[in-house]
Amino acid sequence: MHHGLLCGHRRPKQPLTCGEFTRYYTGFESALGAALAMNLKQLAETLGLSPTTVSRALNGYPEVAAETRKRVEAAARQHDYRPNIRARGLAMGRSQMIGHVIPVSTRHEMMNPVFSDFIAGAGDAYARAGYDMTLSLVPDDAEASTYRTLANKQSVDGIVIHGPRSDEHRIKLLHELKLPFVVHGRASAEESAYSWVDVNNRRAFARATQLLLDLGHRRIALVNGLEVMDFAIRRRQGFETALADRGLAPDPALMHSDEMTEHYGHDIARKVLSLDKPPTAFLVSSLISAIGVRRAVEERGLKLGRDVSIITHDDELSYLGNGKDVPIFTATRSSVREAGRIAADLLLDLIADPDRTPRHRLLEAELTIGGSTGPAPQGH
Amino acid sequence: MHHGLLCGHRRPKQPLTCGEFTRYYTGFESALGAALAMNLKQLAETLGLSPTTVSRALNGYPEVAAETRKRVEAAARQHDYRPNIRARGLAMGRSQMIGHVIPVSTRHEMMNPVFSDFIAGAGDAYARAGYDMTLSLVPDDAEASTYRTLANKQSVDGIVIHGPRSDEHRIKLLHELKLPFVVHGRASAEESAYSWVDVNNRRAFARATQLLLDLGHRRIALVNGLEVMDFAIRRRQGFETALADRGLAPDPALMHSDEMTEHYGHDIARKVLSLDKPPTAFLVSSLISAIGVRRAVEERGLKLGRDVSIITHDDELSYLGNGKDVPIFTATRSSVREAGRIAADLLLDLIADPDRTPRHRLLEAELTIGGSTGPAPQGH
DNA sequence: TCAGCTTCTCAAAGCGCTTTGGCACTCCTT
DNA sequence: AAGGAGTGCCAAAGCGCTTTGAGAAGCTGA
Repeated sequence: MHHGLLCGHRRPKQPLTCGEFTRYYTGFESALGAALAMNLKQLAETLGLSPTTVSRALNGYPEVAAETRKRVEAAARQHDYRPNIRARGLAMGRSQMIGHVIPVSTRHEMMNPVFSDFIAGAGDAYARAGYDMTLSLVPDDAEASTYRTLANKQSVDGIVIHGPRSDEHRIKLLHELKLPFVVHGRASAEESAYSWVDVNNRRAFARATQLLLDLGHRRIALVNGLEVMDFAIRRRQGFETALADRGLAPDPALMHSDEMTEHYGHDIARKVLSLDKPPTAFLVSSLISAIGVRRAVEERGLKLGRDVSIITHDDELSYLGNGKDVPIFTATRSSVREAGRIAADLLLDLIADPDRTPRHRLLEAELTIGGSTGPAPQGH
Repeated sequence: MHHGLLCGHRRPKQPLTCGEFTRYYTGFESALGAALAMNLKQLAETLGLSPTTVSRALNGYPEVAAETRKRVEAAARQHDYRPNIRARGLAMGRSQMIGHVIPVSTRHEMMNPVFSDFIAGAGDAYARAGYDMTLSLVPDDAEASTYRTLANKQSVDGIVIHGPRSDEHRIKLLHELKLPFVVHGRASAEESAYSWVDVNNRRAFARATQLLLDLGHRRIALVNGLEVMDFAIRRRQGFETALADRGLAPDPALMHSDEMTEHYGHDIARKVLSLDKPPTAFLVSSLISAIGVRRAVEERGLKLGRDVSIITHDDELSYLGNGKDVPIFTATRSSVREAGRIAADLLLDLIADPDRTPRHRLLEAELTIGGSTGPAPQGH
């Protein structure tokens, strides 16, 4: 006769994971006294059991009597026992950690504001799976050595790469290092298969451009991100194709590329608005830069949505909501937090089965109409 | 006769750290082939030495012949050897990791945008000291169990606490857990000694208020952060004291408190501007909310710095620069990145010597004049 | 020449966990 | 009654490193 816990297997050397068996360690309430960290051996002694049995009991292995398991769990709860993570990792050959590698712009010591929301999404998924998260901030000109180190120290079971450029050599390197990874974004120049999560930047910007064209705009300024970044290149391609589809050529004087600060948006908008033939619309790569563009527009006494239209990409950052009922800006919208969640799930799957073929998710951005767009002003 | 490397000690059982001896592992260039992780034993075999000797050679212990050390270092470099971080940590009883505990607002799934720049500052210091960084995102209503877990798993050598509330019980808990920690901010209600880094929020907001009063403003709206947070309470106190010093009483209708989104700033500003007696000035707790306030001001056709003045706190986030030459907003300014750096240094010191008395740094905010302030309009 | 230092190297223990391989015991089955 | 199949527990090995304690080899001075 089986225990219910056995899930019908006959002495499998696997921990129980079927059905509703929740891993012991997930979220138990702490004890009263804050006794300092107790280890397995001590806990076993307390119980008059061997460390082996205690370990098995807590990890859900079947070869433990139901009653013993209960006793062990109670004692563990009482002492708030947690296995030492390094010892556990060493014994099991994995770290239960995911590394995020965040490039930091050396030019401006700039942190991409997007990453914090991405992390928030991913962190959720990790926590649920019992993983922790480490961050490596690396200068964006950093040598491959960062990745080698990460791999050779064996400090993480997998990594997420942020901010891929179009000529991304990190991907090849990570393949060589046999470290599971997922890219947030893509690398156009990379031909091998790898897992990624990305927004359909090209289509999003093509659709936004089409909308502006439909509204009668002919001179559209592109306020793009740094065009060494893959996403920025794709956005430009979307912009250019949409123009080309209507037989229009982009005006280089209206196309700009830099790190997406508020300041940058303001600067560029000022500059192009004082051209002989100023644009009637802006296509902007980030809400933050769009705010800068708006500032410049209003400084000139122009009215948003009437004199000048703006469409921006909106990553749905938690602290930067684009209006409540009616969006401030007409925007191509895609939640970066959701992207984080997806990336995490992809990576966890990949770690569970490193030989599975790479997967990817291409997220379509919504194009939502807000107050920043309107028909092109007449008389141009 | 000594080797130069010996630094004059006689067989100390300490690694060499005197003078210019740079730890071996810091930043060496990687080898050509991406051979997969090699371990100490293998490296030792390659060299015909024992693991002991190789370990000592790489860690700068003196009892290794100079030539042997060179051979070992060369081989390590060639194979890009890195000690397995978990094994090392287990053997040495520490993890070389710092944990950052970031509260995530359960109400709005809100990530504080400040933390990414803080992390960037701290990460720098950690990297230099050979530490890694882990993030725990915890719901802001989370039980103490998060901290217990962190301590009992022994996954970090120290932690940084973000977003303290005024009634902060995490501090007492961490004391009990004997885990070195530094708080970014303070907890007014906490009486024990602990290490912290904070901006002088009270004085900053008092000074800002005084400036507005000097400019003739009498009705000043306070657009504050959530007043369960310690920093927000202090800012309000600064505001209120400055008013009281001039014999003025704050108008509750003008004082608001919430999470500091753009949207919130806009909402509140709209609301108070349509009061019977609207304010002529705003004191705002974050640049992001100030942008929302500005939007509302301009929507009403009012001019910033003439009809309405704004002073905001500015954390100097990298992507949100407050203008270039002339700041957009008059602001109380303090770099959160710098705060991160300082917090990291304090924590590292504390870890090196856990018995040292707690230290703290109170950073004064600059009050910089920008374009958003001017004399109160006449005729009120 | 031999004790007494240094100088260099190593074997072995130990960090706290998981996991292998067994052992003793009970319960069927024939 | 004997053999086989579970069942419940444990001793011991091993993860990859650091560190202790000790030993071999080479040198010095009496």
